[in-house]
Amino acid sequence: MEWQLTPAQEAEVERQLVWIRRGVAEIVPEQELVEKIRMSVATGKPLRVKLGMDPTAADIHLGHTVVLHKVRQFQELGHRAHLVIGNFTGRIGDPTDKSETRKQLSAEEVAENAKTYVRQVYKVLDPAKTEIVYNADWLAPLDFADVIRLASTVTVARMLEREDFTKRFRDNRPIHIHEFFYPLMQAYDSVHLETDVELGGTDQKFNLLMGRTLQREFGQPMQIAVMMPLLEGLDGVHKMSKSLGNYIGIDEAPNDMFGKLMSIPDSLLFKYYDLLSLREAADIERMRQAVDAGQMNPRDAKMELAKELVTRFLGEEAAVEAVDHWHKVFQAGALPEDMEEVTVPGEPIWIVKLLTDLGLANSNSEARRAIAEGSGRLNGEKVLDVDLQYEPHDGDVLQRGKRQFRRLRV
RNA sequence: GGAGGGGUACCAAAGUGGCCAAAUGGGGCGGACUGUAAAUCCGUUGCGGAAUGCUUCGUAGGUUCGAAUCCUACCCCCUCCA
Repeated sequence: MEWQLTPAQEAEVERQLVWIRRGVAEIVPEQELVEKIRMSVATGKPLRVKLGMDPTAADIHLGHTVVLHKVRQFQELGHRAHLVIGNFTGRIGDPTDKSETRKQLSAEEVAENAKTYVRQVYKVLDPAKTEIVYNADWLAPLDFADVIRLASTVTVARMLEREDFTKRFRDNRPIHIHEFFYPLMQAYDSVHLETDVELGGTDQKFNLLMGRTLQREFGQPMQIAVMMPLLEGLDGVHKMSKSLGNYIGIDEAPNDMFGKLMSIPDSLLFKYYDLLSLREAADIERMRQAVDAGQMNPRDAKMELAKELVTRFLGEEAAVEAVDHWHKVFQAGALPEDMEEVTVPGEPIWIVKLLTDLGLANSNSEARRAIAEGSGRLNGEKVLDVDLQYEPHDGDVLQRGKRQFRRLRV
């Protein structure tokens, strides 16, 4: 279908495309997106944009925000966003990128996680422009005949095209039937919401395309898949995820967020900039060149980024303090000012047990080892005596390694 | 339903009667060097106030002075056949 647009409308289409394309990894199929935008501009009808999130983990991290920011941009362009909370799908567990079956969550866990999600999502999305929906509302009422109908639209061979299924099948690892339903359910979300554009990470490609298949099956126009690159976590290798423990949560304490950002590998620095920073693209490019040319210490570029993100998520004041804290503690080697405080009895206690009790070690054996390795410190002094009986004084600082501190209160 | 292969620590993978709390690699933790980066090197990686102690090699029993290793039953995974 061709739309005759005025020059002003053509310009608007172009403006939107520039925004939408920024930072994306892939748009499938790109030409259809252009047509949809043209249609939207011509008719004044906003596109229906969908992002699904499974409340499998309770906290949103920077990895999630990449795609959330893209949703935000669509909102800013006047389109309509549906945030689908997968309170039904979450109970199945998306097998994407998992080497094995994911455990199924209870309804209570999912509900609890969803609540936290919504609150955190609003740090990125505009609450006024966000429509939050729960997929159990339409998935739960489906009866077995409906489910069979969904299942009959896809062949096993097609399902096995998905990379993780292929891999598991090849490696003789189990694939459960219910896992096949995950893509179908996600696709059905799009049918139900009559989605025009679905967002997701590149790892979601199969699921996003399944939405197209199913929409066609239901006689609807097919959605466009807009995929964002995956953000690697602190280890610099694996995608940021809670289960891998390499994530930066947007709800974290300012010092932690700042510190974690400072510790990302240099190789990731500009990817983080590209996907998370709101700076002008040209600005980032200039910095990249300065670092490459050796005119700028990567550390300083990293600090700029850390400052920007802490400011965005936790406020300017928090950011200023975090910078200050970082300088003192890590550059000057001082003790942090506000560390976790714990109240302990004033009687002598075995140092190993104290370390364990305060959560600085997982077991007495581990605490004992830590001390033997010379990573235990009391008020900055190395403690090497494993049998030390120590009488706590108010204000003493117990430390394990470079980063874990506890201030003792008697 | 039939035949065969397999289940070892966070992961991968050795070990097939004592020398095994279990090689090796990865990961984690800690240390050195730095910029809380990378690379590299070193230590450590079940519990235990530590003992010739306790628990751990899918689960439960059994044989044995002694079992991850042998036997029995069960559970689970995979392959081929139906």
